[in-house]
Amino acid sequence: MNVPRVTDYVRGHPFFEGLKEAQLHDLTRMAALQKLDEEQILGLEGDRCTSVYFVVEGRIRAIKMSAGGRKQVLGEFEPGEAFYMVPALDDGPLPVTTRTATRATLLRFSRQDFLGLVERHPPLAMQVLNTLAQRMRRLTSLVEDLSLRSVSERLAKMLLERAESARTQRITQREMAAQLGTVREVVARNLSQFQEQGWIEVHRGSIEIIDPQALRREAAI
Amino acid sequence: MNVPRVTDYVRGHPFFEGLKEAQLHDLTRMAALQKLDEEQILGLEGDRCTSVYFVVEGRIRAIKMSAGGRKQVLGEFEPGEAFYMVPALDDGPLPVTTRTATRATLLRFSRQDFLGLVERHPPLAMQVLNTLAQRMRRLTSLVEDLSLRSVSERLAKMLLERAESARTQRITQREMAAQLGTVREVVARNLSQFQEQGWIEVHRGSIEIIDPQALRREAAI
DNA sequence: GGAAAGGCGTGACTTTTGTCACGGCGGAGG
DNA sequence: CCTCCGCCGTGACAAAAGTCACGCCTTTCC
Repeated sequence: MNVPRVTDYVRGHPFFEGLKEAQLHDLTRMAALQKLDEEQILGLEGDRCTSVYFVVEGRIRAIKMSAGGRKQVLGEFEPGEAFYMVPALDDGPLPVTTRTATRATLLRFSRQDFLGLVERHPPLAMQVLNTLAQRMRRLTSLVEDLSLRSVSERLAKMLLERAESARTQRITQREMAAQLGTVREVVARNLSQFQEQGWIEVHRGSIEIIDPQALRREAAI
Repeated sequence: MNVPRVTDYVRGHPFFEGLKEAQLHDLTRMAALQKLDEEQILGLEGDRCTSVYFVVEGRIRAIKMSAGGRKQVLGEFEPGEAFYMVPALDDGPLPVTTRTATRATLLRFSRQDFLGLVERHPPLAMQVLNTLAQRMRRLTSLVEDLSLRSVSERLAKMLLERAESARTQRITQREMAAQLGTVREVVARNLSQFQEQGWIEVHRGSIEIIDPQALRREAAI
């Protein structure tokens, strides 16, 4: 039969590297495979933490919402990444709301199982440390951007980064705004301005970079 | 003789809890005690990471600086906390500049020694995990504030938090601005406004909270 | 194919934040 | 005691960001 098995997903992912066969086997029994449609909510900020997730397929977005309905994207998790490790570790409330950005397949561990794994398997603990370190860098840089850079600088930076990482997926301006910490209209206007300057070419749902050098200058990279 | 010894500082700090005597002894030989005056720079953003520090006494501030000379405080480290663990873990550049906010005593570990300790002593790895988790929460909340709250909301929140934690130490408005992600003048004006409303009483270098309830409303807590 | 929903561009504001420039005040150090 | 220097308050702007309100396109879905 070709029912997908947990081991198929786990094996070969650096996150679980260093675990011995028997341990992989343990892990396999703990994890539950979960398939989700787009725009499904996995956890709401403030809720009690019961699970840690590992992304097998698809993309998950972590967001904060303000009273006024504004959203700030804090991060995106791609295949191979885990999330909700922080609340699992300190047993605090979920720090962010998470929802699927695309259809997704996840592995779910109970908080207890996750903690047990991490405590019992030092190599996994080191993996978690590295993951958190990387995420701290992302957050630190987000703080820097929000506090010390203007929207147009952030936007230019974002366009360059998206181009580099060859993200070809379309993105709405509302979504860009949520990542940049501003609102749709401001994004639209800044894009228009970049286009007037001849730095980019805005098409339906995609943006072509004409003058990366100018963008780099604008982003002050 | 009463030369201060590293063990005196290390023993009893939760960070090193769970280490056995022999391991504490190892650790003692690795660490170098370092005393610093106020406003001394420990590391500059972007530099190579060579050391991890553990605060024994005093307070250390982590900041980012913009091209225009603005500063954003990312965090403060108090006795019992360690810093520069992230760059030690991933061997990347220092993510922030650190300087002493007061006279301070620190323990310095070489990056290699620190990594060795963490890898060899799982309980210490767990401590580091918990520390990073806590710091992720701080950063996450900072992002939320910067992105979704106005300066006056952030200021009200800060006043309440300072009052709660009974921080009696004076703080300049310039410093408050650096923590809030704005500039001195804006802080001054907001304070004046709070005072006009009768919510606070501003004295020389200290601020008395008169109507915490109103501040809470302003902070939308 | 027609209606509805959502994405986009833009004008016309308002509000918030930041900048510059003073002048006053008070503590630290000669 | 006097002088400097750094903190503070504030006015007068400038600039950036956000809000509201349209109307026009697509795309989707009956």
